[in-house]
Amino acid sequence: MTVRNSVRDILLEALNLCSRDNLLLTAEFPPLIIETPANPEHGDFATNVAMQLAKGERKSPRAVAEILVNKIAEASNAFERVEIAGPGFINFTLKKSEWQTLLKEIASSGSSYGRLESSGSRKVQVEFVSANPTGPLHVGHGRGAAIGDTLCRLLDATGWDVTREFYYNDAGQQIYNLALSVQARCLGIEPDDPRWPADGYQGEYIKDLAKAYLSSETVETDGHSVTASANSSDLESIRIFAVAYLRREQDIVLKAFDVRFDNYFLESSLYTSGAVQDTVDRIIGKGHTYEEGGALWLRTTSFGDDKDRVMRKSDGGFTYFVPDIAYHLDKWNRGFVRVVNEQGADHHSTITRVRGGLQALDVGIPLGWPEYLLHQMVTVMRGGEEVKISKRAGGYVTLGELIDEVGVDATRYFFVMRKPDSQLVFDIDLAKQHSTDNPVYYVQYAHARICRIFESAAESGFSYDPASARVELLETDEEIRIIKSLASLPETIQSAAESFEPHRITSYLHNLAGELHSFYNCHRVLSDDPGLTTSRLFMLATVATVIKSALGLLGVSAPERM
RNA sequence: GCGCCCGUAGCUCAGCUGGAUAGAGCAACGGCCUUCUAAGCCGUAGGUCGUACGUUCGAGUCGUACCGGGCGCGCCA
Repeated sequence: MTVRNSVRDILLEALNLCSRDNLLLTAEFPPLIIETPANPEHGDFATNVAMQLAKGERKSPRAVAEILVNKIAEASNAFERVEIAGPGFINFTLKKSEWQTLLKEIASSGSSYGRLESSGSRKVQVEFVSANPTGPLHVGHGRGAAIGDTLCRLLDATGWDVTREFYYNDAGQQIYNLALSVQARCLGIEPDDPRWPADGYQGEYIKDLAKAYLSSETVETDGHSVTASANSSDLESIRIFAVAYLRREQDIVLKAFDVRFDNYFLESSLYTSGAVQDTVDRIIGKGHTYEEGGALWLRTTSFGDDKDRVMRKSDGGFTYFVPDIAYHLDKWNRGFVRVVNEQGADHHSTITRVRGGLQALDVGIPLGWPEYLLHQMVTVMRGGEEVKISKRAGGYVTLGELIDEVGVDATRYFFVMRKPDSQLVFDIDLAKQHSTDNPVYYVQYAHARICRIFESAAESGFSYDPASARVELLETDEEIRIIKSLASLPETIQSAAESFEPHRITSYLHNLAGELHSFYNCHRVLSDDPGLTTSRLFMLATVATVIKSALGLLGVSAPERM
């Protein structure tokens, strides 16, 4: 129960009291909006309900507000003031004691504060990263990994049972190209050689791969090991080794990035199990296809697409979105009533196709299933200029390189700092800076600062007993402001999870850290007054806990010293 | 040409799903350390919210049309 919800409940009760006493014409109330005014003079909370009711009541908004305010006083004594302002807003100012009491409640929840108790087993699957095993992960995958992982943590914190899944496109043309490229490198063929395969992968990593293959290296990934045969004419053997090699490399980077998956799903398994063929047959059976030009077409225009799409090419092969549909049918059959796919926005056109294919199957899948969270492109800047070239991959900066240079904490924080819908400019210089300019350090520093105060207290022989804290001593503006921020954590987590906007957590943290720093600069914590010292330490301990758990939602550490 | 995303301070971005005087951080300028970490704080300056209509008590937020930028529009994945 958040403070905002409590206010909403009181307001609703006041409205009901009005109805009971026949003070209002209507008993149908609009959804009650309790907002936080931008201007502190307008109180802690405000509602516009009087303005919404005014027309129906044939009264002025202020007159409606007048009636309501009287009943609010009857419904609750939690408020210092309830005022009518502006065009008809009702502004609520809570008593300080309400905030102070709230701090105690927050503190008693400890590290679980802000989390919603899981109400049963609401299963959700989140698919993210899903990079092709044809090269190292790039910064775009990094953003996807950070956003996807944070979303998983947010959903987990809001009561969902989350399954994290990675889909490997390990079948099809691009893997064939990969094998050809490695084979070419094995034979000493360079990209400018006329014998170099068309659409071959040119990055340096292919050379490393070829070298590993020729020296019969063994790689382990996903629980099994593959040893290279070193035979350059065995393309199938090259393919198997190359995929295993690159998967392992991706695994290592993701592990370093602290991103884990519960399940790895291989596209190739959809072919070996017959799921792809089965899916096609079922769609044909439902009559949503036709043959033209030697190809089999899916009538996606029936499901909102702007043109129909080929499912089976005239050469007999399936196009890429057919296994996608089979894959999603598999997710549905596994009982995931809710599925979220986190992807780069450059793949947004697949949404209509996948959903259309699922509708064509006619197995009762809802129209908006699965949900999508798309992120826009990442641009990496260094020294004011865009960085494009990487040693390993050639054409793009890899996630591994970025982590090595700026560290996991800063990388993760920066990737989720912006709304996924916005393109992201990743400023390497800023991310590496150990100063106030760097938002990650700004937040982490607030945590470290609190830890240091506790250390100082211990060093000076002060024995801190949280049970004897007296919250009523916390009455300065800076303290009350901090408590209010602490109070808004649960709804921040809730809204970030519901709207798929992890950046709300970084905004929250930056704001809370700022309030902590302001407080620190205006008030001493360790003073001659043991009662006040204890009470302030009590508040700081709570702030540290909240910072740590909110950073934890982002997969960012909360250091005790910096 | 069509579809999706974006356009807010010089720069990077918020703006709580329609509220009151549009915010923060960089960059610029001026202050604050013999006392818990100055990796910090306080202050000044900076705006036609891309443009124009519309919806209503009320628009940065919703709608339409333009302008500008990105991405996608294959029997590639």
